[in-house]
Amino acid sequence: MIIIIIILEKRVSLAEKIRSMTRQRRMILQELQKMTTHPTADQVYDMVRKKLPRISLATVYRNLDLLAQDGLIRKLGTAGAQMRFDGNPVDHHHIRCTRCHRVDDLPAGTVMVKDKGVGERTGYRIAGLHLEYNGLCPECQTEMQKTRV
Amino acid sequence: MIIIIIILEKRVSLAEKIRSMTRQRRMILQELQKMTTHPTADQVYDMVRKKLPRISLATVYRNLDLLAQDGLIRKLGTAGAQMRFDGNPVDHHHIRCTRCHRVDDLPAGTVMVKDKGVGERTGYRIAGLHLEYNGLCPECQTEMQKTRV
DNA sequence: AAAATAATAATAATAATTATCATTATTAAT
DNA sequence: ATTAATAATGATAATTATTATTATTATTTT
Ligand SMILES: [Mn+2]
Ligand SMILES: [Mn+2]
Ligand SMILES: [Zn+2]
Ligand SMILES: [Zn+2]
Repeated sequence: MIIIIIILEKRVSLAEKIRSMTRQRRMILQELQKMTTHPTADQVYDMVRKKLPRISLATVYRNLDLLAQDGLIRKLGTAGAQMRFDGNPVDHHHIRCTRCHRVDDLPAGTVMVKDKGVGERTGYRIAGLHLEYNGLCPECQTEMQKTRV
Repeated sequence: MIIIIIILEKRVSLAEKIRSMTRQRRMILQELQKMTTHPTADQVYDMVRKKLPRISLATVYRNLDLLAQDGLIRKLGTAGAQMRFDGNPVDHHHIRCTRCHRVDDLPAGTVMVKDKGVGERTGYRIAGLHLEYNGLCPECQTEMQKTRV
């Protein structure tokens, strides 16, 4: 039996391509991990700038993206997609294609959400909720196969 | 017992302020209701333009917003808010303030999602799901009371 | 140490959305 | 019905978040 131990001190790779862990990238990750809030890119920029005053906003955006790709952080909100509108105001959920950004309705009865005391435990006055699945739509699945081989 | 039937042919008001149902507004609503897809603003624009060639894109945006305010249609996605980042990649859900756009974590165990065959029934290859509550955060609740009275 | 590769800072470009404002349409008042 | 008051529109400018570009700097490989 062969055991391989990989110590990630200088480099990070959850995908096949290895990418170097730069001072900037590490700092962005660290600062973000400290915060319990969910900052915007420019808020991250402001935090990181206190330690690395010469960092560029573009570097922050670039690295937030790469860190999310590597699964070290998460992006909240519908990335890179423009707003979409629904002619049906009745409550129902959706599924969104991560590749072509298409949005479909989830057939009624496919999901059940049970919550207990969300308002009480968060202090929010709840107005609604939205559940969104994401993945590859049928069309994009076949498209992907063509290019992959 | 008194039954009041309101026929909305010329005006719409689900809020206190009445707003006139213009040709443009009606057409945007009609076209959107026809579509089973979830079009972007410019896709709505293209559809409506076939019937009202002189309509402006700004009018489409304006009315999509007003129709959503009146609850006749829905906006999908985090309206008017910029992307937010989460230092915690472990699966968990969120609650977002509709007023100040702040995002908080939902305490673990407050919700349970049960689904059956989402992938099979939609044809999507599911990658994940995200549940987001929305409402007024504690701070904004008190802020609102100040201005209201 | 030198060459090759990758990431950065600074800045320009893009694209979606929102604001402005003169004109037109709709509603209320007379 | 006319007129005055109000609201909505079309055209376009402005804004804002994000992405692309590129010369420079840092890191990795040889
Ligand atoms: Mn829908
Ligand atoms: Mn979170
Ligand atoms: Zn797709
Ligand atoms: Zn708030």
